[in-house]
Amino acid sequence: MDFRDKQAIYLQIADHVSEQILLGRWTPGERIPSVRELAAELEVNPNTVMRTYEFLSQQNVIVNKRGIGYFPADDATDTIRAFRREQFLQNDLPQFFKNLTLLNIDLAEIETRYGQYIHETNAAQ
Amino acid sequence: MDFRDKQAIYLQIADHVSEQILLGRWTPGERIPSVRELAAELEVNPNTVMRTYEFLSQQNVIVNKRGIGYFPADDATDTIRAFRREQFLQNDLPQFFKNLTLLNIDLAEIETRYGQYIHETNAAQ
Amino acid sequence: MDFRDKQAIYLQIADHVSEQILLGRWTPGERIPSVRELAAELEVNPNTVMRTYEFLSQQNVIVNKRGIGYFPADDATDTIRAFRREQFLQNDLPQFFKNLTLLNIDLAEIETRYGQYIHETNAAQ
Amino acid sequence: MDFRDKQAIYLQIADHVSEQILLGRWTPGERIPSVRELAAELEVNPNTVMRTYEFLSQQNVIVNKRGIGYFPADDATDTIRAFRREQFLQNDLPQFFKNLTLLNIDLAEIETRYGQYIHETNAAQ
DNA sequence: GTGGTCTAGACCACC
DNA sequence: GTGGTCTAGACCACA
Repeated sequence: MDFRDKQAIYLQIADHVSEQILLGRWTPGERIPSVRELAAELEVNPNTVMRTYEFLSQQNVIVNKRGIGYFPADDATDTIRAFRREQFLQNDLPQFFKNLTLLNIDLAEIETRYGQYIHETNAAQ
Repeated sequence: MDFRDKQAIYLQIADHVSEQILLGRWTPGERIPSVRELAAELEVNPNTVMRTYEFLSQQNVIVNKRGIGYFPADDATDTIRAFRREQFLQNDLPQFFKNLTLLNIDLAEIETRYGQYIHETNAAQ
Repeated sequence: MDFRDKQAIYLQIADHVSEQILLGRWTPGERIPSVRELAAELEVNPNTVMRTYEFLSQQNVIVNKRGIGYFPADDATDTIRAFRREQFLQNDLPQFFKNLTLLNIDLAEIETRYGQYIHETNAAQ
Repeated sequence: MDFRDKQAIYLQIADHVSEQILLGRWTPGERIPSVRELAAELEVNPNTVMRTYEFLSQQNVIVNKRGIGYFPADDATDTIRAFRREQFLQNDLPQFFKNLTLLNIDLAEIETRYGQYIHETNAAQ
């Protein structure tokens, strides 16, 4: 993690936490780092981590057990993936194709770098 | 303009203006709307439009003729396109393909909506 | 026990215990489950159950016999009922009727679900 | 407002704000007090009011216009009422009838205080 | 002027 | 030990 980014720190941390869960490094059965632990590790204020955890709780990515700590929600990976898919299909994808035409993108350039994806696309038809 | 969008309004307007120029609706020979006109049209504070125009002037997308108004720069479309291409190739594109695999996107779904683009892609090779 | 509930767990347990006594499942003559037994059954920390028992002792709902265990107080049901009645009449009931008007509740809806109670109400007059 | 209550201050403020909107004192067209204004008026820290406004935004009760302030959402009253109704029907109502039987409530007592409601209930059938 | 984020430090209830 | 709330004060971008 580094915080040079313009995005709010607590959201960067949220991404980080989601990523850990998505990759299976933190599983529903086990407690994720406490507010204080993670704050110390990342060298930020505990309030900032608290805010991250509140944010993720509300998105049903993690759940709190009173007096014990936070745990990944049972269906956390599905939730995260669904959330990102929605984002991707609604925003990124239309933007992508809009840019393709608007910017007169040199398709050979893409082909060079990402050709295999396009071929898979066609293969999948 | 969407006041609830997380992107700054003056940047939303900058995108809008760039788009008009890119699409050839506003050409180098003709004055673009004055700060007040555009502010009235978009129902925003003139200061905000002013900020947009300053921003675009600085990027050499528009130029100011004192006492007359703002005009698209002669090479505005090239400038805009170059800027956006850079952005697209460096950030959007890698992110796009990263998501494609990470989210296990159903390619048939994309095909349904954007198939013609992909086919054009292949035809252009 | 619902760890996600906003009410403290030891109070949730206190309600549970009170309920058992109120319903006559645990009577003054017989020992109620030991701290460890109940903790195991409810899958909570024994300290938490301890706190419940201390709380209920203080309210004269249960009594401790040293070396033997906890027993419902002789007048436990009266104590509990008095306590809850107070709570009910002072807080719940006014709130209930306030909401009934404020929220424009469809009384037919209530009738459908709880009609028998209302009819009993009238019969009891 | 007084904050002797055990409920978190920011939630008490949220109730207060909702109430104002519900009563039509603050309408969708007009800005509600700024974070700083309300904080000064209620003599709490601006962060606390900020937290209230975040909470209410998220519940779609108020919306933010960048750089201008917060406004009641267009359908704020519906949202608030729906939320409270849900709460009432799911929690308060079942609890109410459960208590009626469990506590052996003296119905004449209720009749005395709230009789007119019950009669309306019957009249509505 | 508006909101938004972050830090530092405190106090509390609860497990 | 855990989270949760609150204050005080700072800095920033934006309208």
